[in-house]
Amino acid sequence: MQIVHKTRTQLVAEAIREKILCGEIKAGEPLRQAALAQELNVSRIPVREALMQLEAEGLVNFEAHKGATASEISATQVAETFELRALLEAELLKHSIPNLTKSDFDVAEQHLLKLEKAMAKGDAMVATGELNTEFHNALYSGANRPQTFEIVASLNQNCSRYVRMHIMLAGGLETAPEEHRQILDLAKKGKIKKACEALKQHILAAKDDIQALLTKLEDEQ
Amino acid sequence: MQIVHKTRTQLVAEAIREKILCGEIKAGEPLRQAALAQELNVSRIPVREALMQLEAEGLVNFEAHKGATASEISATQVAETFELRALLEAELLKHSIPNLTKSDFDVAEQHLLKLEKAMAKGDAMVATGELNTEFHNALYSGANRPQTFEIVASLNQNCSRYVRMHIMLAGGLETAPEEHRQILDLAKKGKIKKACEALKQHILAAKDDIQALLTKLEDEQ
DNA sequence: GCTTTGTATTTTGTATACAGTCTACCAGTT
DNA sequence: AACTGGTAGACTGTATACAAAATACAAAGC
Repeated sequence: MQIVHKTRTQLVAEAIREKILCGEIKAGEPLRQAALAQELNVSRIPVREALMQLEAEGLVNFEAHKGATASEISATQVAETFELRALLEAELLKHSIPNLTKSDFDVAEQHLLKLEKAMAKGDAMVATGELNTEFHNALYSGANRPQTFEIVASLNQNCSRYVRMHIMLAGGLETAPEEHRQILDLAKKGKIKKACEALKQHILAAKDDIQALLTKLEDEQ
Repeated sequence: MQIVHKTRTQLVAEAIREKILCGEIKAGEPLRQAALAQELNVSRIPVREALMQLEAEGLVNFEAHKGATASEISATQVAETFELRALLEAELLKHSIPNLTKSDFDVAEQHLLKLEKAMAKGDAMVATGELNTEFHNALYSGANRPQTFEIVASLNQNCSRYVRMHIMLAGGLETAPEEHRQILDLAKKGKIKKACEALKQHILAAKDDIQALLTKLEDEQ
């Protein structure tokens, strides 16, 4: 284990990111540099730099001379994000499967077991968050496509607050665990096309679920 | 025409971006904050912020305490970038065509005529650069997918220096003009699938060309 | 009363100054 | 000669201070 030196900018970025993703900062809310700086006990410079990073990640909108706001995502934008994920993750899986070894599959299997255990314990938050991402990433580890991978990671992060919200309000996705198992099995058998198709459906099903919820919330206002 | 106030950070970002894209700063070369600040007659703060933006765009690598370098792109990475473009641009076109009106097609036609004229004049640099992007974007104007659009724009920018290099060394892509015409015609006729397929081939053909050149250059060293 | 103009206040943008980290080089040791 | 430890210089990271822009609000004109 290597110790890593983190700059204040990075620490601040993590802090603000978490605030946005867990809903402590609501969408549209302005982010005052001075206030954040004081709260986190740093100067405004690292706060500014962190905000710019978060803008690149899509979590924040930054307008010159007007400041930053937590970016709002509409139901239609969520749809686009998930459709992009479906497209890109299927592409990753397609290129990954031929390069996956037995031990790679074992790793994926481990992640899936952890995920199923968490789900059985009713711990949907963790299961749909980190564990879910880890399982997916394990499947893509053979793709050797760093750019695609990074875009997918960014998309995931971007919509993760909506996924979390969905879990809170609707208890999470019921069918996800079986779908995961199915995708892994197809991948193991080398059925690339079917595995990719199942993955796409898996992601698009989540989209429909979350979009329905968001549309309902928007209508209520 | 509205006058737009640009911050120094934005101006610096544009300046450095151009330096990288036109080859004045070579890949791998370190970008010293103090030197850039002095050259552009600003302090180091806007330089830092510009470099971070460029990192988000993928043009620069930024390592804590070590500084920024113009990012190197290998032949395999160029391949990935173009394949991503093929995938995402086809997706944009697919969603755009049903929404394109007569006047949208007219705009695309205008761009294409300009492009062909520039090409006939032997002005491949402009034709393969801005004009090419404008034509492509016109085709995607009905897609209504801002995120996808932005990713594509970023990918384009990222590899544009290699496209420019290719033009310098090999005179540009010979078949591109006819391919453009063909894509536009298919789109006008509403033949979505065929148009998307042609677009993919168009982009992948450029990939093969540039990749061949890059591999040759890498071998020579 | 409504619009316009001027001013105070808040907030962001940038310069300067200082602190922390990395790198390269050199002396001393084995 | 190879290795360790230490030191100086270069460069980046961050705090502070000041400048510029945006905003809110009050006063003047119609």
